[in-house]
Amino acid sequence: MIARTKRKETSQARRQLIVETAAACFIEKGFHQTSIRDIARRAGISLGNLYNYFENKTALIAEIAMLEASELDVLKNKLSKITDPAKALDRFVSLYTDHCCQQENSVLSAEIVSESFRSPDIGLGFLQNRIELVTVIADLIEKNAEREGVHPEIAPRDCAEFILDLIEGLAERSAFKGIGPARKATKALKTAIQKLVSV
Amino acid sequence: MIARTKRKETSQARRQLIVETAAACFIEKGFHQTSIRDIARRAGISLGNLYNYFENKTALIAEIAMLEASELDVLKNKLSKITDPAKALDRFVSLYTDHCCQQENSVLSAEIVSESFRSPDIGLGFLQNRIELVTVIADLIEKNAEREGVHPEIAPRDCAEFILDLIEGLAERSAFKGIGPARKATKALKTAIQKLVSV
DNA sequence: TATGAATGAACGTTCGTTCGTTCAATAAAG
DNA sequence: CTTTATTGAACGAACGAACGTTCATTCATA
Repeated sequence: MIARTKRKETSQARRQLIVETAAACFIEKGFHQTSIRDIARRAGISLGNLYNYFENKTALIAEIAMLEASELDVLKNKLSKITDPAKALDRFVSLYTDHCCQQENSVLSAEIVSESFRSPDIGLGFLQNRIELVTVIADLIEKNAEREGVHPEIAPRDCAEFILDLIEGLAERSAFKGIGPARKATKALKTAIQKLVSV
Repeated sequence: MIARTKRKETSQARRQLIVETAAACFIEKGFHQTSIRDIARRAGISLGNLYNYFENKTALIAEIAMLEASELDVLKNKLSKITDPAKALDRFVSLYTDHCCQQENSVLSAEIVSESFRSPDIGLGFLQNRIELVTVIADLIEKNAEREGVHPEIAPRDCAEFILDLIEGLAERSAFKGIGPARKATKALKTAIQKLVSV
């Protein structure tokens, strides 16, 4: 039995190696400029063996696209431990900004977005992910408004979308220049978000 | 002489046909899933003839990527005819929102962005275009602040980037769903932008 | 010994690109 | 105005390389 698990373990490790290698390749060259051979070679395994782990290239792309989802789950868990909605929102902005500003994440996001327009599976996963994120942020905004006894001028869900837009936009620009965002820009981002959530 | 221009004219018309056909193909299938044969077939010309007009596929992609630039020039010209900066800014928001919310523009933009990360020529063109647009908007914001005698809380250039982010984000979402943006969302967008430019 | 991981040659396509050729439009010569 | 020479647009077969995928086979381990 222990032997049986040993096999499963090494097999699962190999699978993860493939996923990580594929992600690296996709970030460097894009989905459709990366060949299965590229991934196999870089992972140090044979061409045929890769097909023991993934049915085809599309499945591999879908798997990578879903990686973002699990990363955002971690973020959502962190937020759920903060009781003050204003603090939680502020923390989210910091964490999500850091996340998005990593160049690899920005590049991969751009790849996924453009792929989403044509591949329904990937598009739906991406959308679902988005909706969950918006819901979490909108909840924070609403709770904060209730606590302060005010009626928000912008609908919470719209406001949440806007906040994500601002963060992702800033991140994309900084990824483009190849360096992290300027201190000034990050400060401006926080100011802008503050303006959006205030009445 | 008139004969000479006749040849040039038909030649130029053919060239434009190729560009437009290529754009349609790229929007439908993406840059790298579109083959030269796809374009030639759809344009109704032979494979070899296409190479009389474009050196290679990359040149064709670059040409398409630059199309956006000329479209935005039109927009900039319209703005330059409005003297009141607040009115001009409002008009810009409407026009640019309409432009971005056309699904083909959103899809093509996504394609260009992801391509920009890897192809320097396209990336620089895209960036240059962005900078010009930001400069125009930042000018409007600054003029408006001066006229009202206030000091803007967010630096005009940052604010301009944020406005573009909001518009493009909304457009991407609406393109994703395949329908135009909800009235409510467009209204929320205007409110949000108003908040950003106010002191 | 039995099982599943691992291999890489091979298959059929499709890709971007080249090239020799045809043919109609233009310019030059009579 | 005819006739002839020149141009360059248009074609599609052909090229070599690369693609995703399959499969018979080998190897290691439980």
